[in-house]
Parts: sequence; C-alpha cells; structure tokens
Amino acid sequence: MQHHDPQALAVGLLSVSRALVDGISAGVRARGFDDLRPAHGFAFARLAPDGASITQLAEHLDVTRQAAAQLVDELIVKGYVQRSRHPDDARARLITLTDRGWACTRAAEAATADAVRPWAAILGEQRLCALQDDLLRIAPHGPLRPTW
Amino acid sequence: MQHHDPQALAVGLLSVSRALVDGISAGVRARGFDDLRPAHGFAFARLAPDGASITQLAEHLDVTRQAAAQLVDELIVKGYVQRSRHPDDARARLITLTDRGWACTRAAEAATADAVRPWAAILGEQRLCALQDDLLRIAPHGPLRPTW
DNA sequence: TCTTATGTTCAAGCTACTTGCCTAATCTGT
DNA sequence: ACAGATTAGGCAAGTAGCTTGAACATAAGA
Repeated sequence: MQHHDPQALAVGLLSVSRALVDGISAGVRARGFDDLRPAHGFAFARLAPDGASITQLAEHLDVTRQAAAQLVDELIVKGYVQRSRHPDDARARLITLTDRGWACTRAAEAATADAVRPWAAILGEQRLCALQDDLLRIAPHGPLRPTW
Repeated sequence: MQHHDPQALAVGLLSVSRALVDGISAGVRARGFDDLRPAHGFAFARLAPDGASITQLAEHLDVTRQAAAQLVDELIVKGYVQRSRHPDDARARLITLTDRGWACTRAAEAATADAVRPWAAILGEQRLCALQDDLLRIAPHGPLRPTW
C-alpha cells in the first residue's frame, strides 16, 4: 500500500466511530442505565471533573443555552446531576454529577474498554497504540462534541 | 507508549471523526451546495452507484421508510435526486442522482480530500496509510450510517 | 384464487432542538 | 457611586426531523 485514499479513510473512520458509539451506548444500557442517549455522555464528560455552568455546558455541546438547560433538567429528573449555587457568581448555577451520575460515568468507561478490546485482538497492542497516538495527533484541541 | 488507553483512544477517534464531518460539510457548502446536511451525504453514498429504493435507503440510513421518503422528497425538491419507476417491481420507485446530485458527490469527494490532506502533513504518508489500513480492519462490514 | 408479504404513501404526534424576549447579577468607565 | 453594557439563566413559542399507525397497490406463495 503506497498511497492513501481519502474516501476509504473517511469511510473507515466514520464506520469505526459509529461502531464505537453504538458499542458504548449498548454497554451503558446493559449496565442498567437505559434512559440515556449518547449526547448525555458528552455532557457527563464536561461535568465530570468539577461541574460546569449551563453556559459552559452549552459551549461544550455546541448547542444553545436553552437546549443545555433542557438537557440538564432532564438529567436532574433522572437523578444523574444536581443544580446548586455557583460559589463565585450568584447568577450562575453549578451543575455537578450525583452519585448515580458518577456510577454511570464509570459504567461508560467500562463499556468503552469493552468496545475497544476486540480492536486490540485484531490489530495487536503495538498497532493499537500507534493508532491511538496518530488519532490524538491529528485531533483538534477543542472540546469533544457529539458528531452531529 | 506501551499500553493503549481506551478512554484516550475513544476521545481521539470521536474528535477526529467530528472534525472530518465538519470539514467535509464546510467544504461542500463552500463549493456552493449549502442546502444539505451531513445526513444527506450518507444517502448520496447509497444512491450513487445505481440508485436505490426507498426501503433500501431506509435500511442504509437506519431510519423508518417514512423518514427516508421524506428525505428523498426534500432532495427531489432541491434537485439532487429523481424518482422513477423501478424496472423490476411496479410497487417500488428507483431513486437516482441527478446531474446536480453527481456534481455534489464530486464536491464531497474533493472536500474529503481537503479535510484529510493536513493529516498527511502531520503523520506522513506511511503512517496515514497504516491508519487507514487499521481503521478498515476494525471497521464493521455493514453500511455507513450517520453516527447518531 | 385467496392469503400473506412487500413497497410506498398519508396523517398525526413527539422530541430535541431553535429563535426571541425577559429578569437578575456582575462588570466597566467615569 | 452609579449608569450602561455584558453575562447567566429562564420562559414561551416555533420548527425540523424523526416516530408510530393506518391505508393502499403490487407481488409472491399456498
């Protein structure tokens, strides 16, 4: 193989990406969190470390603040996140994960590991490392957003 | 770089995938096709060779036949596809690309090449080939569907 | 032929977004 | 200190892109 083919590369990338999302989603549901969609996972990724405001979350997800607020309302009802006063700004609310939210995050990590495992069997550890390294090198630095 | 990290791999894969979709979408719009969404591209991919029926398209996109029919209606109004009688089955309609649909397909291919080009500059031709090869090896064989 | 399966369409409803406007709190310049 | 601009969030209404449910036409099989 001497030259790459942009079309084939794109198909491979999008196929694998879709398979990963499907696999994680299925794994999360299989672990008992069956009331969540992939988009919620991207919210969790932003909320996980220290929480975030509605505006920060909206920027991360690339949606309007109203859409982010609506998503947070839904996650509150389902018990995954909580809304509290922001320590530094009385206008803002700090959205953080509940215990259930953290449990779901751990489930998502386990599901991700499960989804990736077969790739290690196909490619071997060395090439999978190279794949990871190359992907991270060409990845943009910005936030991790839903694919569309 | 001894062990891979499933979390980092997933982030890299999804980030690059999203960047690719955004890049192709922007490139297609920049070439004058500004009334299309990424989902339409997945439809074009199925219709391009020899056309398809509504049912086949629906299976490819993983949506209901009604949704596929609605998408086709929209593409007909915009002039990208045409609906004709199916040669083998009087119940079915054969959906095929118009000249404009083919022009858009070529624009998408050019946009894909543009989006991939910087990666070759970062990784080099050899590692990009390896990346493509590895992705195609772990990709599922099924149809190329929108990521969610 | 009669029954069932398949391809498509019509109609209605739902969900996750959007735009537009509003209030409350914070920041900035004088 | 204070008036104006900016920023965080919420409320209401509208919309795009799907869904389910039902109907009808053609095809395939007993």
